[in-house]
Amino acid sequence: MKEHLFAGDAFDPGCPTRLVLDRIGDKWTVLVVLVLLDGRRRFSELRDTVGGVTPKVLTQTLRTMERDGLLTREVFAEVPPRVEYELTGLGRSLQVPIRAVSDWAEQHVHAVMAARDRHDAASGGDA
Amino acid sequence: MKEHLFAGDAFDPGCPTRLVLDRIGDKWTVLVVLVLLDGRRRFSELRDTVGGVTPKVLTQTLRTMERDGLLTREVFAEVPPRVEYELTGLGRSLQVPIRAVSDWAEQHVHAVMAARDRHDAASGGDA
DNA sequence: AGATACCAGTATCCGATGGATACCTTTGCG
DNA sequence: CGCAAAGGTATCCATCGGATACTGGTATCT
Repeated sequence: MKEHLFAGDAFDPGCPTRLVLDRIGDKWTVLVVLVLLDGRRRFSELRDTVGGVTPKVLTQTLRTMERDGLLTREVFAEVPPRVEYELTGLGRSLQVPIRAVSDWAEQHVHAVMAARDRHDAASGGDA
Repeated sequence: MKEHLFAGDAFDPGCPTRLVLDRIGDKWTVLVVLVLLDGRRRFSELRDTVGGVTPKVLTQTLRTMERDGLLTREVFAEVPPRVEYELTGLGRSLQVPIRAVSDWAEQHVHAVMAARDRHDAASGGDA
């Protein structure tokens, strides 16, 4: 009776939960949310804040997030153009899981890196 | 002084937190953890439980997780071969963030799907 | 004896995807 | 005139994920 079993059917591909997991597991999506939690931002601000993202990928990410109802895109008919992105309530609610993940990452980065170094030393260390 | 700012430097590529984020944001990693939280499993059990994973990718995932200290791999020199995987303490600690993410996904799947449908109806609905 | 199955992967091939770079648009300004 | 600004596209390439087939050693089935 799976009292509090989570992700019960997440193992089934095609399960909506899987789709959503894939989305919010996306690297850039997470980072974009982190930026936008601080308030609305324009495209170039996002691009500059999130290190290493290319415009194409950022556009794709933003479009998908908009499609999924995580943020809104507002275009100002000016020159030069201005476009602002802002999280919706749904997008803001991502704060909780993302924060959990970020916290874990920061707390355990050292352990992971240490394990990685140990492994490297044991296998490819002499190459 | 970023009092409680999370992911402060996660925007910097090359930041270890980013590396870890990428890892645990990985679809298969998450699902493998979910299975192994229930106890040690052998390769074929994982492959069968996690829907849609191919052996190659599963192997890659497991190898990386082992390298990162998330699980242990135990080989039994038998015929036919037997290999068992088990989460380490570090791996088990992933339960917390993963659970947060899974919970979000299950709670908001409907909202996301609805937004997606709305979007599809508005743009590609007539194609 | 020979074929077969078992398990945990590899090997190989292919298409999708991510990423780097260059380019486009409009219009105000020097 | 022509360059700069902003928000993307267009193009190309590398990498990766995924599908399928195959391996190896033994024990058992026929």
